Amino acid sequence: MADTSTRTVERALLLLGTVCDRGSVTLADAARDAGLSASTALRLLRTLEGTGFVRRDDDGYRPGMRVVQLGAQALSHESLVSLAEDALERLVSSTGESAYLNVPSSDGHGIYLSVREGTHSVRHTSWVGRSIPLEGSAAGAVLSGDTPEDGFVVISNGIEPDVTAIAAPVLSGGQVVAALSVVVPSYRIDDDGARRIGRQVAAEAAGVLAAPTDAAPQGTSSTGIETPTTHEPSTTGAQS
Amino acid sequence: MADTSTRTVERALLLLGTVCDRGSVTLADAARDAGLSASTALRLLRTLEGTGFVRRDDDGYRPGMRVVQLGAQALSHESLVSLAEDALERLVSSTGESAYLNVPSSDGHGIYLSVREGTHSVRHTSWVGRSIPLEGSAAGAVLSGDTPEDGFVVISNGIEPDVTAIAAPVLSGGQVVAALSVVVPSYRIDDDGARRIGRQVAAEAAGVLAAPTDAAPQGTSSTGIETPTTHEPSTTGAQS
DNA sequence: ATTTGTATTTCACTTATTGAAACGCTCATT
DNA sequence: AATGAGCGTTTCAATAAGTGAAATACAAAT
Repeated sequence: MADTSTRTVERALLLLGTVCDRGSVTLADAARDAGLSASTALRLLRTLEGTGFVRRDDDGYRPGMRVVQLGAQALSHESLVSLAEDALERLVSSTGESAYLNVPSSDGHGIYLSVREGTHSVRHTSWVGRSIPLEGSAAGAVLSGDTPEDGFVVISNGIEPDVTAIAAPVLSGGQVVAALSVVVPSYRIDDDGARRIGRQVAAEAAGVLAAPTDAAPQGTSSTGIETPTTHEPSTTGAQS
Repeated sequence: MADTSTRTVERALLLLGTVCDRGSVTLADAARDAGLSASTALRLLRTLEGTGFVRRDDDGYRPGMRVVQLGAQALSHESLVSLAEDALERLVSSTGESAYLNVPSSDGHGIYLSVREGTHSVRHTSWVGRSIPLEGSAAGAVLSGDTPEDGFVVISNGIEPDVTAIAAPVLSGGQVVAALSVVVPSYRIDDDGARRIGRQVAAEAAGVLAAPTDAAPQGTSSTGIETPTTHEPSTTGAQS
């Protein structure tokens, strides 16, 4: 695809990634990181600045609002997020533990696409957009197609210490398109518990794309990134 | 800035915006929208696809995970979000209504940067990344510098019907950098109530950048986009 | 004073980008 | 069946868009 791509755009997007990874970066560091001359990087960063993707302050270049906005728009268009919403809520309600929706990313990792935190005061924490390696994680194993016959993967103290991760595949047309996972502090779970939760996760994962759901969000969700069924803000609630 | 910018990059970013706005767009529509030839748009969209910013399916081009990821990273680097966190929570706790943090965007609008929903079953709804006009909205008036002496703006049935919006400025060095706002269904509030909430919002807004806060997130927040103080996922909670 | 590093501007050069044209395919209409 | 419209894709001649080396100004450290 190298000959059907646009070098200049690739360079600019690479710089955008650097700015977002770092949070704040000087022109010189950004140029060095991207292997560009300072004047080239300056012009590309200026373009990103002029379009709102980055902004400039005394310390250097920072992400701009346009990335936040487009990222949020992109997420709200992800139909998987809305479909998995109820499943995630139910998993949290029944287990008390943090539940996640993971999808494959374009660079061979997994990505956290939706996050529901558990109800215990000591719980696992992660965030939307976070990348996770496919090796050594339960969600990663599922996304790689390595789900055993019982339908879920359990990994204790894998790439994340002190937690037990349980994941099951969301299938579409026989293909793994996402993983539902629950992550528990290991001190709070034994083998039996992991199997019990595993069966729940597998059941929920099987239901995500199976049934047409009446999942009209009735304000029960409190994620910062909403996936409203209509894009109009409104007063919502029961009509009682 | 036209002569220090990069046309090719601008075009690609414009196409990215179109894909994210629409959620799904054909090559022909994207090209038409951007005023480009089909072959130019194809190559630029291929570049965006190859870098993960968009993806392609049968219906056309969709936002890719890279935008979601960078958007989430960008948001997590926004220090205003973490600083305003407690203020937003307190506003929701004390009023029961939805509370928001708005900032100016690069294109002359306001943007919802952080969202906390109210506790009533009938409440206002909005989302991170949403754009709001500066004219006719309480947050917009505040961001435009039009805050009266009493320190807050109240707009009933402005650009959004059926709601009363109350906003106050977050100031830094005498400059308005953000707005805190509370939005209430109009049937649930009168003038006295609006003034009472207005004073609360103004007090909270004044406190956002004023005091060094011990705002270690103790898992009290349940936004989908977390701003963890460290970027390591962990088990979090009280040490009791 | 000197050195190092940063950000910015300039401009000759070249090659990266462009878009018109051609092609193949699908679908709708006559 | 034939035709037209629209889509997505490929090709390639032309040109101007993008590049980076060099120069400049500034700040900080030695």
